[in-house]
Amino acid sequence: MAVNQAETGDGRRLTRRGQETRQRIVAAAAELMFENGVAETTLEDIRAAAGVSGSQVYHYFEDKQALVRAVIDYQADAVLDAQGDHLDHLDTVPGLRAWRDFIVEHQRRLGCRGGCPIGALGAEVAETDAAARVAAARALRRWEGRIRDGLQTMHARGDLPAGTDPEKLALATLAALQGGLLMAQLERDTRPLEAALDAMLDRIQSLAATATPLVRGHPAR
Amino acid sequence: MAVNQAETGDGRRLTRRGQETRQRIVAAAAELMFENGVAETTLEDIRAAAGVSGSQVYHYFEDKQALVRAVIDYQADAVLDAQGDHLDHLDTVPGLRAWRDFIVEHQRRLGCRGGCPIGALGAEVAETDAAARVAAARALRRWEGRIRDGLQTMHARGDLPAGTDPEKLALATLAALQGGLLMAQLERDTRPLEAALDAMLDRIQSLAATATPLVRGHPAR
DNA sequence: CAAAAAGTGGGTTGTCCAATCCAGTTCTTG
DNA sequence: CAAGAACTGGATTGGACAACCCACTTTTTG
Repeated sequence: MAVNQAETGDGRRLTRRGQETRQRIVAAAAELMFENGVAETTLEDIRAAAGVSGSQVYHYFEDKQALVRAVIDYQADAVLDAQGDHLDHLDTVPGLRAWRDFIVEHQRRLGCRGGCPIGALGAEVAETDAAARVAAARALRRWEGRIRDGLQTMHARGDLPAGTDPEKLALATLAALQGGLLMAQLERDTRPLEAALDAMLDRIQSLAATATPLVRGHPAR
Repeated sequence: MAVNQAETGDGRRLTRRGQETRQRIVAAAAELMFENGVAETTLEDIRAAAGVSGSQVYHYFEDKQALVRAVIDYQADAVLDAQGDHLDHLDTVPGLRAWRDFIVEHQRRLGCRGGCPIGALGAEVAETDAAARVAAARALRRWEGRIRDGLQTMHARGDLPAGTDPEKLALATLAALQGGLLMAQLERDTRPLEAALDAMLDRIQSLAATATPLVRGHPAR
């Protein structure tokens, strides 16, 4: 509740217009920081891109760090949104493969630039701004939660062996994705991303092949 | 050859003393940039940490970007060095597990701070400095090459099924490692790193279990 | 509908830091 | 061992940018 109650940081409530302006600033900052990194993005760039002027940025944000934190929260929503329905269908191997294809295709369209909006941003500020690091970690946990939901459904359904730990597998899958995105960004090539996701999905598929079905057939006991 | 022929960038050769000074600057820069990131590390910090003064940094490096590139090359060597013998024994499952344990333990000792010296640095400058991005990509390829050597040995020995692609598997393993390191850095917890590496090694181990041995027994044909 | 709060636009300031300069010292080699 | 190149130390400069201020306008609310 009140998660998206837009405020200026000191708890003041904003009018509708103010919320829109604030949102425009965050969106502009998110895009610029994604393209050029935090350090290379000046508040003046953001001000111009958002179409607001002068002290506006400081009206809504304590300082640049506060804006960075807002951008991380914004990207957390944006990244999950962008994956749309795919995240609701990670409970079958074909669903997982479709998700993989979507991500790879998305990176290809971007020319492998920017990496992960959350991971890359988080890494840049991790050792400088503890609050931003925590915000990025929280964003990744939300993402991981969606993957975990799918794998846990498979597990509960008996599509994964009883001994498997869906939570650990979800964590590994997101890590593979993050590493694949990072390497794709550095090499400007989707191959590392494809290799990483394929290896994880092959692993999941081979686990699924050895599972004793619970739904049809008799439960393993 | 002449890979480590230390120069000041414009091709001038350095005396022994000059090489040492240059090396001290790079090492100091590497440490500071690992701890605080490139943007937060000033040339003055580096100068002081290296125990040299004034124009010294500019004597050896064209500008800050050139120093960053030298740091990436330095870290490429340092990271491979730090893994020592482990990289020579990635051709058996126990060897891979020992490597995994070493990396996890190393991160634990660091309190999960800093992430990967190559990956984190590369990500920070990827969209700003193409040469640095390429240097980081090259460093990762060297690393990946060492992993690939191990897996190719296993493959040639018949410990991996004929259908497997050791190169792709090596790429996936390094990606999982990179993503694990990134997430460990953000969460200040080795669990994501452990999950990522364990998943990849479990995958390799299960492939090994289904392989038709070539050395003993008759070759698959 | 008036008073107060919220929002706007632009100008200013002070700091930090990359990059340059130069005068002086220490190595190197013919 | 002398001449010149390599190296050192500190001081300076110029630009960029985060952060602040204030006069003015628009929106909200009692």
